[in-house]
Amino acid sequence: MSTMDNREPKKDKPYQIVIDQVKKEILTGNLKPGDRLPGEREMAEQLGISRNSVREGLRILENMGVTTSQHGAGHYVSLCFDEPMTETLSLIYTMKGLVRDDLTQFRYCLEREAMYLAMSNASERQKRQIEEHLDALLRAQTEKDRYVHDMALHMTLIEASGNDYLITAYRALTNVIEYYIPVFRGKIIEGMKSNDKLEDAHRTLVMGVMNGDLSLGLEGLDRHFEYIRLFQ
Amino acid sequence: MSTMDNREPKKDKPYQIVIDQVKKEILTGNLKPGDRLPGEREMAEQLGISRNSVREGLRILENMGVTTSQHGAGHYVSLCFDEPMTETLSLIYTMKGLVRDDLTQFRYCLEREAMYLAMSNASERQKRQIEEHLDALLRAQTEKDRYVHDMALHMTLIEASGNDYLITAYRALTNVIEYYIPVFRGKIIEGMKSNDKLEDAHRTLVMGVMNGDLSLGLEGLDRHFEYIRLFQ
DNA sequence: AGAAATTTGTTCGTATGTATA
DNA sequence: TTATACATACGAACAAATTTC
Repeated sequence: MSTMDNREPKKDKPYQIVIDQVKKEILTGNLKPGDRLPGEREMAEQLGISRNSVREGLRILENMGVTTSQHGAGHYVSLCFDEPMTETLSLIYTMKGLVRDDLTQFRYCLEREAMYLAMSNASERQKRQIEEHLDALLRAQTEKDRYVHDMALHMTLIEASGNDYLITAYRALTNVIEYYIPVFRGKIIEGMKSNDKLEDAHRTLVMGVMNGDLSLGLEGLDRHFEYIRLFQ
Repeated sequence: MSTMDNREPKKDKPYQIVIDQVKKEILTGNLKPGDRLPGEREMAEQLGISRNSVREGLRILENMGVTTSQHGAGHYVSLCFDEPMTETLSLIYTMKGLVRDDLTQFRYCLEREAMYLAMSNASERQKRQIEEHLDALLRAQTEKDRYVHDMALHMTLIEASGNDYLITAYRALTNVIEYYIPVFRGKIIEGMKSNDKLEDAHRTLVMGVMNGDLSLGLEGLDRHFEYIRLFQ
């Protein structure tokens, strides 16, 4: 038998080799979203590991949202990265114990920054969308409708910031609210009942965005969260 | 109790069965941090799937930070969850395309909120740590030392906020800087050269934290990032 | 349309290094 | 030291889905 290929201090686990390899190919631009990865057997031979190990690595990448697998076809680089990530996030959050106040505080922090950035980065289309969601929100008859348009309004504001890090973080946050703490959502909806104070906060907030008036927008935001904090 | 969101009557993949099972055991309190999982063979037989499938599932759980594996011993429920998550987060961030300005802007946003929260949440120990890092930073002789203590100072401030969501997001950000863009780090270090303006910003920032003076702390923070933005 | 080739999905068997009693 | 249980890793085989000719 040949001598052990005693490489280095670091004995990388086989599946980690796969992960690092794919990461590298993506980061160097060699692999782009939508591209197909080499076959499992090919990677196994190329990296000098077994197919089972390749599969372990690919499963992890898939779970991280980096790749997707298609039975009979192959593995592909994902087009959208943030969906499965929120699953990981939410599990961790759940295990660490959700702190509702902290979640709201963090959400406020993100929206505040978004308001600031939106002043210079919001497109006309986004401004229009925000206004439309406000209209729909004010006209909404059911609590569910109010919830939907409220969320959409805030999400559009976040997107108008143009900052991907901020957008990703906010998406993960709302996902946690949406899928993992129905109680939380219920309380929000409960507090969403037609209410002058809340409606006024939204109007002020949107007016600030439309007119490029930062302090007005922030005032609306503050009033909004002031109200939210009452219901938690 | 309504269980997992089975949107479709979809036949669960074998490795997903493992993940769901372990999740369930943990969430019901049947498995606690530090506990040992059943052996791979045992789980395979119990769940009616193969060992390789069990392994794929366990690898994913390990990657999510839920479990750890020990060669020859077994799989255990993790005691600390957030490290692998920040790795996932940072990878996703990187994949989405790095925009240096956006990264700095987001970092500022988080630190600003942390400053606000630290005013009421920082422990005496954390305050002392921040002061110590400032001292070490001012006395540092090498650029690397300056970088280390600079990072540590800011990280302690973030931790002093007491908000886990914020802390997690910031960890992911610094991870991106540390591991994925050495160029970025290089520029930061370059801008770190002994400089009165930067030192003063740090002093002001820390003084604000120590004295519970929010506006002073924010002023230091603003000056700090003003300086950072010059070097990017 | 249909058959063959390709690829992922899943399983079993086996060998090896490690931890523990 | 020995024995046992365990994770690690590899290779081969077949099933199922997809692509290709």
